[in-house]
Amino acid sequence: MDQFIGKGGKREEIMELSVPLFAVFGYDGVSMRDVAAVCGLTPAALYYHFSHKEDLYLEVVAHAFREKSAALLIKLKDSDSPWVQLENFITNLAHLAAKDEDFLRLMQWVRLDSEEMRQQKLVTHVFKDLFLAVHALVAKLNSRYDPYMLSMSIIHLVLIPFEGKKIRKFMPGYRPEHDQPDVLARHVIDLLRMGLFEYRTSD
Amino acid sequence: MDQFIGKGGKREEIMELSVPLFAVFGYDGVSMRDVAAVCGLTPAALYYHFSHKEDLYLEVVAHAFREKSAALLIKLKDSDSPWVQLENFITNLAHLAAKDEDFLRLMQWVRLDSEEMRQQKLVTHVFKDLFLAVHALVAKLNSRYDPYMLSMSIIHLVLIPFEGKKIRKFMPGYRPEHDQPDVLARHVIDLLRMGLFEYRTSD
DNA sequence: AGAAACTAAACGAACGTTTAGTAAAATATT
DNA sequence: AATATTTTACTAAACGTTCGTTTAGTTTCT
Repeated sequence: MDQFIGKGGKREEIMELSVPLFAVFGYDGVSMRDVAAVCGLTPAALYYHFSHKEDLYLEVVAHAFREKSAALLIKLKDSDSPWVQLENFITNLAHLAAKDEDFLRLMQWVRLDSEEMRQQKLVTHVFKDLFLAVHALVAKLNSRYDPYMLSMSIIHLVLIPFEGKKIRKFMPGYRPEHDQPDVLARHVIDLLRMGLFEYRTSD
Repeated sequence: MDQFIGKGGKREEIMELSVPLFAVFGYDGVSMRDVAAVCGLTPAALYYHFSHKEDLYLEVVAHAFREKSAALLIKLKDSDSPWVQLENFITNLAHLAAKDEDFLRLMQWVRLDSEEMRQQKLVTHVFKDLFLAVHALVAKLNSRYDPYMLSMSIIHLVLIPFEGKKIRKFMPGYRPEHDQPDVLARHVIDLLRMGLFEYRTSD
């Protein structure tokens, strides 16, 4: 009865077990022996399921990203106003970033990938849908800004603080609450709504 | 007459030649044989100047960062108003990021470093001064936001788009002008000043 | 019996690093 | 001023380890 997930099931198991490895140590920092060890297998067994190390890595990253970005996209309902949609998206993204450190670190490794072909493949398959959704959203919100640059700014404002979590701890002025997704989401939303000057739109 | 720079001069030469290597391929992606090759030396010769690979790497990164962040800090004059200072800082930072790709990529590698001791050493020696300067600046500018979070947001808004330059090219809506430092600086300054809504403080 | 999912062992290549030796320059001694 | 000595800045070769990967054989399940 498992004829459809029998082979793929094992592949997925290997992929899920190696996500934390690649997330922490990167492609060059993880050996096939490392992957085999966390899977309870021999290195040679991996070559039954994947043809090369790069094959395994590509599928691991794509798998991790498909999962997460799909979860974000289904929450982008058209029912609310664009501004409420954006607020919700920022909050959701902040919670995802706070919860799933592996996802964030994999993104960083992809951004640093020195093999352009591999990088392009990963990026277009993985980020494009999410970026397009934000792009369409901000285009409805404000016509003064370039929607491309504004989308980038918003995504970065939310994600990067969590990427640099370990680093931020050493910086002067750090307080533990800066790691809470709701606190960061609030900060980003306020900054986007009002900018730096004290005009205050409400309250 | 070269008794003071005789040894250090050669060390610096090696360091400067290996910056592009470590920037592109990272610590694990560069071998001592690679470094030796670009320096026109034998691998063993490197161990005359540096005791370990990690020693070399640490000094390379610290050296590259000291140079760049010092150049940014001396431009932060107290003569102007805080807002003008911030505008200038954003523009300077954007130009630095656009010009020096190695600097940006080294920063990314540091953020991904899995060895906490090494990471902390690099971060505190390198980023702290710059961050402190921005922190003091935004604290004078606006009391509504947490100065720590606001400093982070500003630095990220400027630097990260250039970090992701290769990736952004594959995203829908990209135009070459998005890579121009003045265009990005203008975008960030406007976003910070006015936020998303159409209040317009001045034309 | 036959396909599926492995293991044990080994391949050559590349890795960080060490050892032993050398040519040249600086320093000290006569 | 000429010679001996030390220090500097390396090279050639190799050390043991780890790497990605392969081969040949074995267990497990249908």
